[in-house]
Amino acid sequence: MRRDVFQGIADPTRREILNMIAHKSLNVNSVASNFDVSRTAIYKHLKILSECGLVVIQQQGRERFCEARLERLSEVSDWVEQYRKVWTSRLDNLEDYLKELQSKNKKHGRKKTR
Amino acid sequence: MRRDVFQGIADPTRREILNMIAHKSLNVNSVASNFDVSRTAIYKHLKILSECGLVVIQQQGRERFCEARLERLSEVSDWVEQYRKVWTSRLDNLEDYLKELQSKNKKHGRKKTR
DNA sequence: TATTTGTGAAACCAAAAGGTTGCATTATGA
DNA sequence: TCATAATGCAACCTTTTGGTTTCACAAATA
Repeated sequence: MRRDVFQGIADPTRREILNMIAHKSLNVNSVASNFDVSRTAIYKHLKILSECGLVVIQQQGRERFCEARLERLSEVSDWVEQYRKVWTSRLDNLEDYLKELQSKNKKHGRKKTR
Repeated sequence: MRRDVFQGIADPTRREILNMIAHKSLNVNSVASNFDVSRTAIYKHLKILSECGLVVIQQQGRERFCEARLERLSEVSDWVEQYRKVWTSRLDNLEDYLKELQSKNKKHGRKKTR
């Protein structure tokens, strides 16, 4: 079974769970009560999140508190950021190209600079 | 069928495909030849990627060129970034706490500032 | 024209995902 | 001690995922 952060955040319910506990840990029932699926379904999502390190579950009496480990999201961030230069430079090129087109249409070859 | 960017990048093969065509568009066969699964399997991944907007496929003769639309990753980036403040401030708190502990252990209460 | 190349898509399959109900276990509180 | 609350987990189900083999078809080429 693949268990990485990318798969962890792939499901919208799991992203909602993360958002819910981002600022304050909640016990399993509290998390589940915010959804209209069963507690067991939410428990499974929590288990997946904990398996990929995005959540840590700690027992306290008869309750288990779920704490978000948001810093694990840096893996996702790093992966995306490696491509940012590529896509922004492409958008710049497109922008340049459009500006050049515009200049040519106006037939006075002035080149705008940003 | 859910088709969003998060699900698009959930599969490691699809992330590899994106990486492969990030700088240069490739036709379907060229993409597939880099993997040891069948062309059809890769074709399905490409279809999923195009359904969630991460890839655009354009016909050129009998070939279809696959072009990465990396700017779609900004959706992922935005989602992650909303949590960065939360996790970095927590790490700062932890750091402060550890430094305070250290000071107390050295029994001379000096408080380092960054 | 006949053949090869590049591709799309159908039919099928096993495993994983996401859900349910039901039951066992442990901690709390009356 | 007994009832209840919070939870983990097994058993089961349906749909999706990720893969396969096979076939059809259009474009390029010998």
